[in-house]
Amino acid sequence: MQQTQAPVKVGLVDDHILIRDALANVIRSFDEFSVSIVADNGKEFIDKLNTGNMPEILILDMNMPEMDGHATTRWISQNHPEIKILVLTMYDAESLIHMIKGGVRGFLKKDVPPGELKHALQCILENGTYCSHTITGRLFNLMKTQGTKNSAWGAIILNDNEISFLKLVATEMTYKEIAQKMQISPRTIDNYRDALFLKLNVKSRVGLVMYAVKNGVVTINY
Amino acid sequence: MQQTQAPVKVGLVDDHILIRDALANVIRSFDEFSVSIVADNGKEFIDKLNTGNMPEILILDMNMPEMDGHATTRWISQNHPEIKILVLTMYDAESLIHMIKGGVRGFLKKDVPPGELKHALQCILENGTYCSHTITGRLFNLMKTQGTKNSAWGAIILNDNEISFLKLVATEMTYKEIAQKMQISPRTIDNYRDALFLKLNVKSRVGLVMYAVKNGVVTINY
DNA sequence: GAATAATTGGGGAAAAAACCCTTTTTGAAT
DNA sequence: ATTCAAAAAGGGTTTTTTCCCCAATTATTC
Repeated sequence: MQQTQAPVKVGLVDDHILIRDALANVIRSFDEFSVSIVADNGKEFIDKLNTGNMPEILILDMNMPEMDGHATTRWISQNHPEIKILVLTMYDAESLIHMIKGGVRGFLKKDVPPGELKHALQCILENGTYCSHTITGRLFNLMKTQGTKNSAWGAIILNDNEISFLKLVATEMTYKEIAQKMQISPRTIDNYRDALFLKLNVKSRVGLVMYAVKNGVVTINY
Repeated sequence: MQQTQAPVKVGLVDDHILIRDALANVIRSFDEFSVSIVADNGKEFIDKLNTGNMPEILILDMNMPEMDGHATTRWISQNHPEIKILVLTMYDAESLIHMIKGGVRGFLKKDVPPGELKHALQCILENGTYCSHTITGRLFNLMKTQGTKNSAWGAIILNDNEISFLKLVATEMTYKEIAQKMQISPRTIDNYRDALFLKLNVKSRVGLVMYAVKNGVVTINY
């Protein structure tokens, strides 16, 4: 059975020109897929979005300036939940679960070979999800090791307060100053911190900082 | 005057297949340059190196597994100092000076457009060095702001003690535990810390951790 | 509406981190 | 050998962090 339908439109959002163009070229070389939008960041993507170029699959970089991957994911799952999001990521850490909850359908490592890229796109179309072997492995490992520790099935889910707190933890502010900035009592900060110590299995502020860095809660601007 | 000589051989060391192939294709499109070696990491590069494919310019990624950019730089400037090293980097931070001291001739950001890549290669050949405008700016800024504060002309140079201390600072060990591990008195740890506070212009342990992360003193394993 | 759970806040204490200033040790230079 | 400077180590203090246990205030559920 030959593929005679119109190609599936794919969107690309990544601020690295080189990676983006390389991906675009690879995708354009597949008969079944075409590239309908290319953007530097989430904001630009949303601006360019219209009924003509609405992609069925969106390949999205997570760490971008302007409007980052998480914000973009949130916007898309609210406004266009039919778009299937495939995340371009170097992180195969716990934040995966956050992303899945946020509507992400799959993960690609940036050094994906063309063959697997095609496979990923097809999986997303057919099954609705895609996961590379390496990342599938991590996910299983996560479910296994985290076990029944917190929340539903052990995944580490941070709420908005904890995330904005974590961002501030990775600065030189004292907890008192963080409390002022967050407009809450220093005691509540204590509670946030202690809850995170438990959740993230760390014992000190440095542990929180390293978690935040490793999981992209704070972005490192080189 | 036409360019009729043999093309200048360029080596490529980067563990991201996509970026590496994209760069290779771009370089191959330039008449004056050819790609003579492509490798995943420093070790592979050294293994592949022979008199036939000896590159004049090496484009090198700094953060790789196996043998990373710094180790590779060191090996090259000892064994083949004639090879001009162009670093592919996202860091435009102070660690630049370390790299320059290590023999690096220039810096490229990963999202370099093809035109500038060509320009960079030509600059390296003609002047021996290359620096993108953005990074040149950072360097000037660095020299200006750091002024006459430390060392020769203000560059932040960390000695071995400070580097191994910084690595431990980014763990959940207390200073007392760090002192034990480093086999020195806790007071000396105080001295190290206070010296780094001054040098790096930070006020707390979190500041040290963030510096270590941003400058690759500690490596984040995703 | 009452019971229950989660979030927010408080007092106080022990440990760690940060900041003083001073002394000893070490290493390099003349 | 002596001098000089840097590195290492100490004593003591203040601030911050961490860790208790407990009370008030919201949400949630029955």
